[in-house]
Amino acid sequence: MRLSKFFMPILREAPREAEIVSHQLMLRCGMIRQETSGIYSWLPLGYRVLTRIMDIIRKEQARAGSLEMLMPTIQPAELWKCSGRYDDYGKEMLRITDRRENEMLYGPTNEEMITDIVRSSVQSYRDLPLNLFHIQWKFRDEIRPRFGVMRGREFLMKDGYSFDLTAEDGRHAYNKMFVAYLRTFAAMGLKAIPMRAETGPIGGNMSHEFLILAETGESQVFFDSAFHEKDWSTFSIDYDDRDAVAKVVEEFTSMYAATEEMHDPKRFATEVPEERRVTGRGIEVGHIFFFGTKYSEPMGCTVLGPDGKEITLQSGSYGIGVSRLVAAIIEASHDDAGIVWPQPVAPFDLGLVNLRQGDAATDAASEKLYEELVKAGLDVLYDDRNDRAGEKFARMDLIGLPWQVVVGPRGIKAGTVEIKNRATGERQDVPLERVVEHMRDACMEVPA
RNA sequence: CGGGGCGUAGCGCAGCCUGGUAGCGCAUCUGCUUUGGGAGCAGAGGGUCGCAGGUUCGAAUCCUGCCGCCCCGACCA
Repeated sequence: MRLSKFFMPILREAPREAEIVSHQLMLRCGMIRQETSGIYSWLPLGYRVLTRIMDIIRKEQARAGSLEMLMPTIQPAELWKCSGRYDDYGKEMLRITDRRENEMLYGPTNEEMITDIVRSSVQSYRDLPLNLFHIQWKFRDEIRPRFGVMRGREFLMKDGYSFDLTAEDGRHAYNKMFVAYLRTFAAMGLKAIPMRAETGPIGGNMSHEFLILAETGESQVFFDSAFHEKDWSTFSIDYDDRDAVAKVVEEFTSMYAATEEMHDPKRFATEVPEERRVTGRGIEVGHIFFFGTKYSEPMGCTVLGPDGKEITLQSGSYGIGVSRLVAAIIEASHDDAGIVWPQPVAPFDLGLVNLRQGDAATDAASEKLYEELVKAGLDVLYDDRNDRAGEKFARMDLIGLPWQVVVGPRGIKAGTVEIKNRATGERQDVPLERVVEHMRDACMEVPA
């Protein structure tokens, strides 16, 4: 993508309403634009990040055996009256009436709808287990939206639902998602620590939240520093191997980790040696529940078993805050100059900077490199604007692409370009003819 | 919903107290000079001063009502 043809309205100063750094940076980079309190438009740069996060989620969900589908944003109130949550949800639920005076709502989540779909389409034990997910916009009319997309009213969420015959099968489905979440967040370059959680209005008795650490996190967290030493980016898993999956869950839940609501200071003190006790703040980016028959029971979601008897299905639900993740990642990864994207979620793999647009030598070298880098399969943002060097550097640093390939008159004379690593600040002169190879190696996807 | 703050050009702000039809920086456009970390000079465009009433010869400024946004608290992915 040529910057001259891209839409990325950069602001030198952050609008006053932005309080936390992720919100400020997202506005300054032209990633989002607020439409009204808690509701945002996603401009091209921001939407690219959203898309990359979705891609990573999709990949790992597929691997764990979950099937993607899409349910609507608008739901009939009828379904929610069935489960009893129409009243429970209160004012958080945005209620709408259509022209025929039918009561509708903008979905805050989809347990009722998915249960309705499964109960009417699945009749036999032979069709189970079943795990379905979708990525869809949700709406919760928060009392006080804040911090940009971190806590918006409209938000993009991946929500998945499992249906099994027995509690034991359900437990396995839960465990699979637990592991899938570890792998998903790791694939984004994040360490999301699983913490035992309260079940909230969704109910049930088995639940974990996944939190990434950041100073601006909304919840206070207490955990064993042993989590820091764990390497969870590379382990492989056979999702059909129940014991292996359960073992990973066991491994990651045996260490102490709790949010404020679930924190037990006595246990913390007895189970964790003092030097390993960490207190910090975290942002919740995922939440999984196993709730058994909470919805299938009242909604009559049953199948016939091999013996001809009715079985009420065991369910769980699994959420990831997709739009929130964009902000959470920035909170966890930025410096004074701007965002520092982890490679897997970066809106582009690299920025190609022509320091002297209009100069025959740098123009020719830049154009050629751009063509070759794109041909090599890299996602390139090519700064072909006629701005000054300083402005170009500042802008690249601000939007935080992992690599900057700088083509300047000085280097071109020597037949080199400068490659800068955004995260470390390290610069290296690389001969022109080696740039493509160099960048391909640098950006190559880490095999999961 | 309780407490606080703010609404003036795309962004950041001044002007309001003490009424006289709007200004600064950045951004944008034109020209020239510049060109490896947010350039210089010269010129230009852009504002229903959140909305509606009222007071007044005259309102961004004073009065009343409404709307919106932000921050703190209870609630949450």
